[in-house]
Amino acid sequence: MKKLLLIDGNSIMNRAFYGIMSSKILTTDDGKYTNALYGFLSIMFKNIEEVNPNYMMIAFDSKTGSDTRKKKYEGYKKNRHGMPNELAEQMPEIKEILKAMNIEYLELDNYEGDDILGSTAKRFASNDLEIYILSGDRDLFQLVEDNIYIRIPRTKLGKTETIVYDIEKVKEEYGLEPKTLIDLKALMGDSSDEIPGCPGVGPKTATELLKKYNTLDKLYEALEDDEKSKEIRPKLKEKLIENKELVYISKEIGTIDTNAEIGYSLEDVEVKEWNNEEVSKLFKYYKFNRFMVRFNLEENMNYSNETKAEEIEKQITIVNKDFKDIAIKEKLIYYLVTNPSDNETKIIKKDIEGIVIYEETTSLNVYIHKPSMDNLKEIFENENIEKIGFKLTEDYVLLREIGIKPKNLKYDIEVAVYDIDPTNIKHSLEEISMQYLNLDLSKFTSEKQITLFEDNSNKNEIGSYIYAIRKLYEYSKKKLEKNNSYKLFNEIEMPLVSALGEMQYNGMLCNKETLISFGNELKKRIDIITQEIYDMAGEEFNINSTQQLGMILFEKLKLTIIKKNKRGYSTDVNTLEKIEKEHPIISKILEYRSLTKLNSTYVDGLVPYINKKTGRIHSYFHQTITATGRISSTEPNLQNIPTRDDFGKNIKKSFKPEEGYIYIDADYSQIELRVLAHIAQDKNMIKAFNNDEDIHREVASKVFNTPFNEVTSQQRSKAKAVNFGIVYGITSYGLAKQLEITNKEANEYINSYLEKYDGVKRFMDSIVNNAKKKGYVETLFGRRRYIPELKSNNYMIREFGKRAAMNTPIQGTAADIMKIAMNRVHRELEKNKIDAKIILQVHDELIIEAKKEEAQKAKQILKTSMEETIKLDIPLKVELCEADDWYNAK
DNA sequence: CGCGTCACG
DNA sequence: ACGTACGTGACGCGT
Repeated sequence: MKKLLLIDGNSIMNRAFYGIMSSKILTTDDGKYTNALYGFLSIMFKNIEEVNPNYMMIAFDSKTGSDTRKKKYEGYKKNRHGMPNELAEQMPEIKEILKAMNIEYLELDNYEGDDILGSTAKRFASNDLEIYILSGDRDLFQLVEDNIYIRIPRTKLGKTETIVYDIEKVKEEYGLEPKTLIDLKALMGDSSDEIPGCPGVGPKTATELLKKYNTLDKLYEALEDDEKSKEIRPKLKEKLIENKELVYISKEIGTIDTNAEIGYSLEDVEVKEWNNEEVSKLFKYYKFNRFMVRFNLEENMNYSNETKAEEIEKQITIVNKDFKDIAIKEKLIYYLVTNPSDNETKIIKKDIEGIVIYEETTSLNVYIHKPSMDNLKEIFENENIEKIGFKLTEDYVLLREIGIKPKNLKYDIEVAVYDIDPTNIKHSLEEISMQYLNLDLSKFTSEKQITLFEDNSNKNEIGSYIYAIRKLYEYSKKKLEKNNSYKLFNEIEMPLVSALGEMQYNGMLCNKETLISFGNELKKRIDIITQEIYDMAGEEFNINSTQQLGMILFEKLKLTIIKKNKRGYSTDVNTLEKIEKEHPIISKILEYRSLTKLNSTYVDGLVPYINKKTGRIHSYFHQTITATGRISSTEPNLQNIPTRDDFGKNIKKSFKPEEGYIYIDADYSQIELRVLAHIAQDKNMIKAFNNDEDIHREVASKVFNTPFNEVTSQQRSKAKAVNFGIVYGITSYGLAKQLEITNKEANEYINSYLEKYDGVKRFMDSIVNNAKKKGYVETLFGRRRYIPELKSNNYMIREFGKRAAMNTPIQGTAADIMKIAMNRVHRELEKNKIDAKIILQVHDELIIEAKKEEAQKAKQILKTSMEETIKLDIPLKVELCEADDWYNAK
């Protein structure tokens, strides 16, 4: 059951103001009162905790709130003096705090807070929503019905507790139905609001009368009939009749208006994330330290770096001890001190100088140590010690290179911070410390290389880094838990750290001679073709310069200008292909482009990366770069080696396994569409995959209303483009461009698709709406991506946000699945002691290098690990291929 | 260092 | 009226 928590802002502020006033005066440094703010927040937090609402809204009285009622009865709240200044000045401030917390509040001209609460409650009341109204005002009891509750805070012995009123509780206390309380008040009046009621009638009499006659109307009806009203004392009867008008006016002004136009939907008041930075700023200013602690906001505190420097320096004790004297029990919070290595055969060109260890004691004891191999090996290979640090993949490779195989890499802060926000472009410890701890590490850093502990000159530098790691560990862990992302981090991401480290350490064997001889062939052909182009152009120019090329093609040769860009004429493949028939130079240029691309990126680009010692290419595999959860590869990028182009594919011939070994290439078939079918719960798509049908043909058959067996290859390839488009967050423009058809035609395809696959349509609509509400989307495994673009004022940016919202759960879930599979393959190969290792991942493809004799076992592990990663509503299918080189692995 | 181009999924 | 397909990385040019 969803829950809506409504708060009577003025009432709670009042209560907080007077409640805390007596005990303690709270002020800011510049003398502002904060007691009502503090009290309001205390009460609110307590109620949020107890109710755990999905939606929240705070109502405030407007300045003109009582005007409507004053018009009806001029005595209404006549003598009520406005709130004291000390309280009044806190009103705008509470609103500012609510804004920072992204909690909606509302003030409506000519309405009091009660009316907003009543109108909201009645408007959203349903069997699917429990509504809780928090107020100190018992007048609100008239709103109680099934699923509408009033929560009244009460201070008892310094502790606030909350009394919840439902229908039964109201009856128990008043002996009347909630609705009848309006009539009760009409009769007895209300001195605090100066509602007159009937003179001479108090609570007791009024209750008696209503118990007997049920409603005001029936009471007055009875008064006209002597028989029916014979039990009413004559004097009372007289007063009631005499004051009938006053009683009815009282009823009118005592009735909460439940028909105010509130102008927002339930979705608008969904509980959102706080803007922690803003909230921290405000809490710090108001000195709400208890809240800072309670919500772990210390890290966002904006106190000066100097304070931190002092704090850190005070805490650091540098202790030079041997490893054997350091008590490392379950946790190793550490960082490796490195300096650039001059050994160019190293996979990562850094040497370990020492290790800094944080020890949990009363002070910050930092142990700096130039360790021996034995020391490091003992600790890092100990399964029982959890390793906690920053950029552990790099540490893994560095240690692996000196003969240590790290175990139990438990917590990598870089990965944690990525899982909190994968679009965060800050990656260094310095940047992250600045962002999350407001700690400027550069203040501690000296220019010189770190020389360990001989003279303690790097004490503060070393101390500040490990301090930052310790603090970020704490902060990020809490944040992950709060986001429900800790499981993803702990069970998918952290095991992957060693798997990726191992991949980099293993590398891919690459035959330099094969590559260079292919390069020589390329260079020859490039020379020839360059000359041909010069001849046709009638002059020599830099073909690589799009500007010079543009001049030649469009000014000298006067070819048709198809497209322009910021810097002049567009000369990309699509554009050139359109004018290919106008001049023979075009096809030569296209050929030149593809040859030079191969040569510069894939021959000259790769050769320097072949390690002199291992003969392998040890790319980095980054776990913290992409917005969707995929991994990326650099130095060099092995994830974009040519495969589509028949000639370009030859590059892959240089990648061959070691003698006696073989490549096994495993490829997920249609993983993104399968993921889409599952998360969109689209019946037609699920059926197609369960029947193991050719999905593009299947879609073609539906989109073009053609029997499955009669689908033409053109229809199939169009459908394939539609499928791609759907995954990307389709637009008619994009599809039209891809297929070179009109926008209108593209639109027809799309509409036809979405009609047939209505589950997909529903998914796309709801994912965008959800993203707008929550500010983020999630994968099946809880990987979160914030999409602030959805709030942009710029149409283009907003539209991009929508497409990202549609694409990310699909691409991201597929990425998660692959990560789980990799962990499993890594684990199973090791567990079964199979001589095979993962050497490459290309998003939906995994390549292992296996001993020939063990290839069958390895194959089986690959297949089952990948296919049984997770049980979806459709099967995951993996295609396997064995080959002697990468070229043939398909 | 931004841009255009092109390689991959 | 707007002007886009999603996610990456490397190279070369030219400011």
